[in-house]
Amino acid sequence: MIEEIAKEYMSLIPNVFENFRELNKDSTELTHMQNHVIEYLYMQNRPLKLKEISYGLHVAKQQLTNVIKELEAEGYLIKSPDQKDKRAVLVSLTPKGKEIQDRKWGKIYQKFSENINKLNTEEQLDLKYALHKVNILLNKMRE
Amino acid sequence: MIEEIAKEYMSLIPNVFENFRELNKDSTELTHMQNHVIEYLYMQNRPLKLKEISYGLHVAKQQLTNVIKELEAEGYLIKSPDQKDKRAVLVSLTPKGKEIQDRKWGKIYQKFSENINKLNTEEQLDLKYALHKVNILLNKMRE
DNA sequence: GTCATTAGTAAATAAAGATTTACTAAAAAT
DNA sequence: ATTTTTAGTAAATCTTTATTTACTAATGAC
Repeated sequence: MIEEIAKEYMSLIPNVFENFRELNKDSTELTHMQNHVIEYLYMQNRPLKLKEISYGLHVAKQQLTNVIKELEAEGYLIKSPDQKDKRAVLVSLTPKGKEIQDRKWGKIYQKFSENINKLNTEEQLDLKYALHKVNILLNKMRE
Repeated sequence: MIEEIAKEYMSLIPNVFENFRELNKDSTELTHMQNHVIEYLYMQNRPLKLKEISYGLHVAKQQLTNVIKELEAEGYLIKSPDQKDKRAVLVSLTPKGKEIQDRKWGKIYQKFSENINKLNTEEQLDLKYALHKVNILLNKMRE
């Protein structure tokens, strides 16, 4: 049983992944690493310490110092001191930083919405409930 | 209606994505680009022309020449002439190349299987059918 | 058959990413 | 109170990735 579920989950991955590769295709204004940082901040949706980014992205903190300095200089994010830990710095996206991600996710949204017309109404309804169920259960699994 | 489905789909992405980031965490033997190439060949599961990889990965073909030469030299893939187009070269994974991916996907599988115990039997069944449905419908949408 | 296009290669250069070592200052442990 | 850890910064170095230009040989269009 578990084996079957795991297999279904794994077939899901390439599908989602394909969409994601498109996402960063033509971002000329930022480097990959800058993109990753912004993406991560966007997904986590809260101010992060440099260390948390380092951990989440599997990138050395020394590397981030510069990346983040650049991003700050160009107005994509701001740093503010952490009140709880005076060694730490909290990084969060500015509207400009958020907007870049909004645009990218907008593209996924748009592409998806176009393709959904290949399904008939009944299938669309099925998809909606199936996706909803999957989301709920996957989130429960992560807790 | 379409809006609701798209939103559900988009909440799915970060979840799947998180797993994927782990995937390439500690691959010290290969560079990122080498990893991407092998990953792509593995997912497509057929011999690919250099140009197809270039297109699929959004990477200039000039870059791939070297990356692929390296990978070939180290035994991860082989090149063979395309019979239909004598300019082209078909690239495919060797067992050594496949194995590297098998190992990585094995980790996802394992991690997923562990977490699935957080769901009770009924939820597991629900997840199985929901995932199955989602896969079928998303594939239909891609056609 | 000629000419433009396409697949791949090659080499040089520039830019970005990764690693190492070392430092400061706050926090946590003893 | 002293020592050890931890968060972040800094600079040097090395590796990888990206870009530009140019070339060969097969293909496709005319």
